[in-house]
Amino acid sequence: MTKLNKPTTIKEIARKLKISPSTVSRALNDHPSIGLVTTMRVKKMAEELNYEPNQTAIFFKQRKTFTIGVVLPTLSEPFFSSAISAIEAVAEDRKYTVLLGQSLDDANRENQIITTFKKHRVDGILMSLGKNTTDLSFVDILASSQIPIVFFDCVPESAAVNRVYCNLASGMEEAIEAFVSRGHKNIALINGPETLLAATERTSSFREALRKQGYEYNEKYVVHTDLTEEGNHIAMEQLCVLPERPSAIVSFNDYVTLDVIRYARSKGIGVGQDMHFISFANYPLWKYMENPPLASIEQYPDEQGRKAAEILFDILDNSDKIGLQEIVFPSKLVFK
Amino acid sequence: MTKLNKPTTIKEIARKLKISPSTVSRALNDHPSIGLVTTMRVKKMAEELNYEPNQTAIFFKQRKTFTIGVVLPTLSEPFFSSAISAIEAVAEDRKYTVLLGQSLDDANRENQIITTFKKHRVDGILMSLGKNTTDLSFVDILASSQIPIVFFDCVPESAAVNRVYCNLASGMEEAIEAFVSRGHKNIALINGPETLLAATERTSSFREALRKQGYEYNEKYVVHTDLTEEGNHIAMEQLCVLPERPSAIVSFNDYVTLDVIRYARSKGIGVGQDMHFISFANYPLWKYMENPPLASIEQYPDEQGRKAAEILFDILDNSDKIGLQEIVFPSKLVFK
DNA sequence: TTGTATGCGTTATCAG
DNA sequence: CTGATAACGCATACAA
Repeated sequence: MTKLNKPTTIKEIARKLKISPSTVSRALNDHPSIGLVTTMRVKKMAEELNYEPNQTAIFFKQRKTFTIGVVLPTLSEPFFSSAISAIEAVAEDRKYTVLLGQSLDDANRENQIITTFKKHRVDGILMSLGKNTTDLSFVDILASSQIPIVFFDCVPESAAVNRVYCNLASGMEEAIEAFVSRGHKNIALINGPETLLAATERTSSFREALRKQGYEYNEKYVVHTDLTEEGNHIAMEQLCVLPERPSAIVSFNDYVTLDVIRYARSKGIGVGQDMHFISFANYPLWKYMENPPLASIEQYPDEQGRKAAEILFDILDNSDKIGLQEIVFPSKLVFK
Repeated sequence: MTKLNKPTTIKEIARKLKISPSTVSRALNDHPSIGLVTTMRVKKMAEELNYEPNQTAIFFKQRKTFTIGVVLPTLSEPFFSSAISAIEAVAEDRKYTVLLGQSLDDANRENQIITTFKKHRVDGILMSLGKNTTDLSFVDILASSQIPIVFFDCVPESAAVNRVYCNLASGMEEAIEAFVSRGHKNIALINGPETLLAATERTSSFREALRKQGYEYNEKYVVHTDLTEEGNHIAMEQLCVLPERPSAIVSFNDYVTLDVIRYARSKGIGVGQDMHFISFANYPLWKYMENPPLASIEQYPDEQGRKAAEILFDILDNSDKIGLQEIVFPSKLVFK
């Protein structure tokens, strides 16, 4: 049978010990001005009475909740579940707790989540934007409430915010180089929705990487998908009907490539023979596939998550001294 | 330029309106005793001053945080990321917020997380146990603090707690039936660590399912893995060296099967020809594999998560009237 | 070294 | 219908 304790308070400890609550409070917090004996007595009594500080009272008083909010599109992508694991690890070290919100790429949900986080008085926010977010007004709102926010991975274009992200160009360059050195002439790009910063970046870095290799950029070899399964198939079809079918394809990410490879297989196209693939994400399960892509571009979810969290905590520790932070990781080709 | 507002309080509204704080509070909460005009005036002023209630004060006063904690082994398994998405959805409906903790199958971390949650005064906890948890003393501690907990998926053996889980037997039966009807004689089980409830359950339901089919149970066809990649390979080897090599294998879950299929391929064993597989989890990516297992056993992460959350909220709404809850979902074979 | 008094923002009780 | 007052649990400036 378990007792139903109504939680012990500082006052009770004080009463039992016939000292004042403030002394108890100080003793429990190892305040230097309190005598060793008193401190010991208090701690012993606290232990006996099974005292646990009421954090809600402390949060209230200290105007600090030791909680950070993390907003990301979805946990079903391994990229984000890795990132949040890293974030959680850092938070744990710092004795912070993590509030979770999935936006599911819905801008309204993002706003809703942020509003809730704000109501809960989170000390700070880490966020990776959804694919459809255009309105960033919540940034100003958070600023006026003095809640710092650090973006990671999918970050706003504006440099007026703290950002941690991957430089896609380095990975793209390596990808194109890998294809070129293997003799591919017709290299295509299956890109994401043109509204996405991440997509325009891919296009420009694709273009630039081709140029560096002395290749000509042909816009027929760049198609777009809305990132749905159907969209991915349509994009692939567009490439397959070209007079000179590409033999090498860089795609927006590994999820697109999964669909595209499946499609290729269904059409009798030899994956890794007739057609070769590279994409972004470095999805961990390629090693189980019989015909994986040639390579995948690592974007370091853990490092991004960890760094973003560290920046946030630095700001929280030291809000005055820290200016706007921007960390860019290189992306990196990993052969499969 | 954003203003740095120090948050507006009820008192300020009261002062500006020359009425008392309690009236403001009541007006904001649509208390029936407040006149319509006053209510309007208050709300208008609140709007103007950009008033936002200080939730930490409310939490403190109400002794309720509208926060639930979710403890699970890892988000990197799609099973759990699905589950938490469902949980989050329910929580959002009820205006609750979700605190996240990953145990990484470490019992110490579990205790740590629960302690933190308790300090944060979560209103309730949802939990799926790690693979190594034996000590459930935190259950009593939570009970004495009157923090309800609902377990899902990986639940304690004790029926003295709220539990939502899958009945493995139904899926196992369907699996064995599928193998038998396809003419397999030697059916093996690659099970998890024997310390796991989920493993002993699989063994007994495996045994029972064979019996129902009029097959004899042969313990040589049951091997164990510690669920690491190496352990999975070793288990598979044990089966491969048997004089009558099994042609059909049920394994602990799809992750084991991934490793095992990969191993089989490396040994030149024809997956789906020489050897056929079924496992638990219904991992969403089988459709991309060239040689997927014959089938996978769905364990309904969303339904489990949703149901567990609903039970928790029912308890929170109505703690007296609700007795111990136990919901068992059937597991179900899904062909690939 | 310890105690006293005060306030954090809100709501509930009671009185008017 | 509205106002005054107290209380939640804790920390801290100030007093002793």
